[in-house]
Amino acid sequence: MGITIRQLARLCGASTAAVSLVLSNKDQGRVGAQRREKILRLAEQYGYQSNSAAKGLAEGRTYRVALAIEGVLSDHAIIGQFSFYERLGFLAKALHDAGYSIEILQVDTGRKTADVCRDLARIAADGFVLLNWEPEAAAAILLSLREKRRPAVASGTLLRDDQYTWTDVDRAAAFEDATRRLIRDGRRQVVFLDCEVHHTHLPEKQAGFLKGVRDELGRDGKRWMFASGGSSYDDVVSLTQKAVRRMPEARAFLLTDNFYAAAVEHALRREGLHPGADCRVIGFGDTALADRCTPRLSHYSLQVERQVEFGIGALLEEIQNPDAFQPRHQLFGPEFIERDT
Amino acid sequence: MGITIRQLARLCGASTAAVSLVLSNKDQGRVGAQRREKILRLAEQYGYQSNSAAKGLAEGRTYRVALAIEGVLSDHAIIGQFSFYERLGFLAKALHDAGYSIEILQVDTGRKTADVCRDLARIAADGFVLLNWEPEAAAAILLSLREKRRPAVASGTLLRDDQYTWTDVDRAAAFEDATRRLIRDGRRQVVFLDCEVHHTHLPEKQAGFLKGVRDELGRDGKRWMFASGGSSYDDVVSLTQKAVRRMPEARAFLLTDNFYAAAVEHALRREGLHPGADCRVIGFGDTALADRCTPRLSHYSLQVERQVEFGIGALLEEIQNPDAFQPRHQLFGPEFIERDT
DNA sequence: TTGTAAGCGTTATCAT
DNA sequence: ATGATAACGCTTACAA
Repeated sequence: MGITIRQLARLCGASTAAVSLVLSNKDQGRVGAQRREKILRLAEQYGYQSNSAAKGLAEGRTYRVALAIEGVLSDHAIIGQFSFYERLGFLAKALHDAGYSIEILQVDTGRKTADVCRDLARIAADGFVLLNWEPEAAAAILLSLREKRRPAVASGTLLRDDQYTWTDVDRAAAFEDATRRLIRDGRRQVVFLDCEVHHTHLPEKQAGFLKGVRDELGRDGKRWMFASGGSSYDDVVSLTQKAVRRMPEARAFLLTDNFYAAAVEHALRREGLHPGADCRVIGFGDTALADRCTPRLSHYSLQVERQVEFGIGALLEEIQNPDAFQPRHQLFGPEFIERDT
Repeated sequence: MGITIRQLARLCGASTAAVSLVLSNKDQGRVGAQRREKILRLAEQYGYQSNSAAKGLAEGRTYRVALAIEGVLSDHAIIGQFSFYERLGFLAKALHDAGYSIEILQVDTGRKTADVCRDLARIAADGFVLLNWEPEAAAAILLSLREKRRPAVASGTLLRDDQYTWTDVDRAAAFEDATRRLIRDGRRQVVFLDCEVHHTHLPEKQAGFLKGVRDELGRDGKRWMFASGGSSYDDVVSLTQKAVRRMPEARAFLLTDNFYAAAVEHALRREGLHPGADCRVIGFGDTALADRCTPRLSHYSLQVERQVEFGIGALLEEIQNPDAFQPRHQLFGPEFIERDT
């Protein structure tokens, strides 16, 4: 236990109020300059650290934020959602830096939304973050929290509603941009390969691709889309082979996810193609995965860090001033990360 | 904000002390039975929830536990340490259930241990958990925390020291057991395939294997161990092929990790073998990964859940009674999970 | 057996 | 401008 403002006050010959105000930067000239300096100097010297329990008690806050996830934490690794952990890491850091500790709630996916909402309302936390939830469940939970005037934000969920605070990457825009990029680069045919373990966002991605093909080439891209039955490395290899054999002229490949990109590159090589040299390959998702491929995969980013920055910014603002807060959302546009392919 | 003990006391016609004692189960017959009942009934009825800020303030606790990890949270997915997230999930649940919130500290691996220790000491938390740290760094940090009398435990690290609290699975014992199992099952040759992304624990695993071979067959197993250069799916496929061609009689395969087990099974099939039918394959690690293989992989478990139970139990005990606490450790013996191979 | 009251560290509302 | 002082909710030593 370090020094308290009371002790500091005694040392400075000031009142606890003065110390408190100075240390939390809330004195609007209420404290004289030389006294102010002395307080700050001694606080620094004695390594003062504010006690968040006391602060929270006085302010009626908990200084905790609940992070709600669908299912068990480790499930997301199995379904290839690496970005989930990236998001969790950024959230943890941002909240830690803002003085909040976290509460990870692993919500059983089998439960009824109403029950989940009731349980969430019981949690003693200043705010809630929903990580990568499906839109329907997220909307229901956000609604229920909103009714109880509990600050909340969905991070990694695209909602159609502007009553809530949410953020996500615009997958449709990213895939449209990728498609245009490949075509403008001189490719007359683009293969769209679905190699995601978790197919949640497939429709958005397909829509972006089809729009890009139609706008650039004036034709329907439906026959250029390939989806595999299973979702293992081998499935993706055979899917790629099938696509290459069906469209032997194609020199452009668009992947729905970076997760099995190594399998695609492997299969392309087996078919005599050389990603980055005689054909282009563009992925989507986690950069660390893309950089583990050889050659390293060019791809569109999920912009998780920016999403977290936006979401936590909004959440903290709502916590600080719930009445003035207006729900807001942000859909991040395409960001291309150029690598070797 | 729910009901407080003061309000509850008024409702029951009792004192706040009585309510407090009853609700925290600290009344040793100090409160009359019928009054006790009434307090409990009303608390239940009004959904009383203790305010952890107030509780912490009164007790001089924070009700926070810091979880320190090496590097960034998402790194562990890239290096195939799925069990890391399983551990984190179990820890989060156990701590949540015990009323603690968490603070995730992503420690930059490039920093000097002394600096890390200094920063950790600044953290306002009742206890520390080190997740999957390397032994040297873990020991240094545990020592420094011990000197400052801060409760701490290493979860997923094997230390040679019984001055600290730590827990891990006994990899050497698991690999010895696996080897004996395969040999006693009638296999005269056992292939040891290193297919882990992260090679930290390889020496322990090799030692267990060599001991098993020596004890059962009285020979040296060194020539039966194969390690790949890279650590991709394709590397593991070629590694397996090489092993099969080098030891065509072998009908037993022991894998250092479940991560690329699908690659091994794939390669075995390509070589005309059928895991689970004409040959045995035993892995090590995450069960969810093993169950995603076809056929599902028999393997030795990391026993993460039991490790967490032990570690958190010890940590909470140390937090509650730091003076009486004796450091303890537990190395979990082999647990075989039989599946199809 | 039961109740009173003094803390815990901080914030915010008062007088001065 | 500045400093007492009363909350905040809970625990616990002590008095009754």
